[in-house]
Amino acid sequence: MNIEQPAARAATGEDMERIEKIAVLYPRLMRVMGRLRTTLHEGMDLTYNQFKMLLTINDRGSCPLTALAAELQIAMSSASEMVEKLVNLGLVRRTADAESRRRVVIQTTAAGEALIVELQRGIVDNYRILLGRLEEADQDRLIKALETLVGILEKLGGEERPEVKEAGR
Amino acid sequence: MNIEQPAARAATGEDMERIEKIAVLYPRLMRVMGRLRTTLHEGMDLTYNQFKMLLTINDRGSCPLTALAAELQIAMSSASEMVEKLVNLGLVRRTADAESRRRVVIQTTAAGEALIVELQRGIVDNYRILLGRLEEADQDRLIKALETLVGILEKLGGEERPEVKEAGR
DNA sequence: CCTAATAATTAGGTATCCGAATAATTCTGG
DNA sequence: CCAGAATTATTCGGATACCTAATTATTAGG
Repeated sequence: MNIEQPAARAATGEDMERIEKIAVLYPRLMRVMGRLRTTLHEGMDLTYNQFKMLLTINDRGSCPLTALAAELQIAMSSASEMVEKLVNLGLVRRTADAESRRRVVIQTTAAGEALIVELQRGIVDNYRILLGRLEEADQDRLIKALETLVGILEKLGGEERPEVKEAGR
Repeated sequence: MNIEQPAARAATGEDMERIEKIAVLYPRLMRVMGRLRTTLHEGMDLTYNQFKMLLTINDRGSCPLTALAAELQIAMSSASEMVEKLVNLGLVRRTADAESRRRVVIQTTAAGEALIVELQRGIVDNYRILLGRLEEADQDRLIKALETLVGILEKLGGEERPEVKEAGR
């Protein structure tokens, strides 16, 4: 969990404010993660966002549009358009909600589910290839670092942000 | 309105294979980082991508379009369009290269540099606010994890990928 | 020179996104 | 009960950010 840091040479390191370190590291992480993402999803027929939407619909089982928009943090109109696309691709089905006719129920079709399975397999394969380029020790350090980071960042940027309203900016 | 959790994203226990753990953690990290990004850059006049482009130009000092496109890993045409926008905003200058007239030299204007300074300050302030929400111990763990992760991932996704050939998508 | 290759731009297209306007439906307070 | 408010979804116009292909300059190589 810890990176060896001899107290002696820590001068620059320790002196640097936390905030500075983060300001340097965060963009670098964003950058490299973005690149890895394209690697991971390469060869996919769906765009990354379409895949995300499809996955979300599948996870929910069945849901109204509102839920999707909230979950993905996009405008209803955007969600509607994306669903429309997935419907045209035959991956998703829209039906009227029995409870309330102004709501639609959105769910994956069999084809959609099959595609998810297939794409997931491809993604996992890509993860495996990438991971395989690392030594075992690095693999473990990577996982630990990921766990730590996700744990801490999710406290900050949480699953769903509550009312950010007018944060005074 | 029951959201049935299929236990998919449940645990990252000891028994899980590395690959599985990563397959779960990576998307979660992508997700939360995306959200934090919008928080960090909120209130900015430039879009995130415009800012990235401006920063890149500034870092380079002065460079041809080709270099920008390569650095940002986008098509020349996209780079050209974005530069055009920044020029219109008065943040960037395009001049003919003395060496070769088919090349253009791109550099930030004084206004561009001033804006960078201003925006950077805002971003750092936002980092500070976010970081302030964490306990000291978590702040340190966060930094260590970031350092580890960046170190390892940059081995994988490298600063600049050589010849990916089949990258476009 | 005339053709290759290089550098940049323009044109046409797609995918996301947004906010505002619209439409349909349900809820609610008299 | 019913008019207006609220909810849910869609459509529309507009912007950004990409891409590929075509076009325009310019330079380099035979």
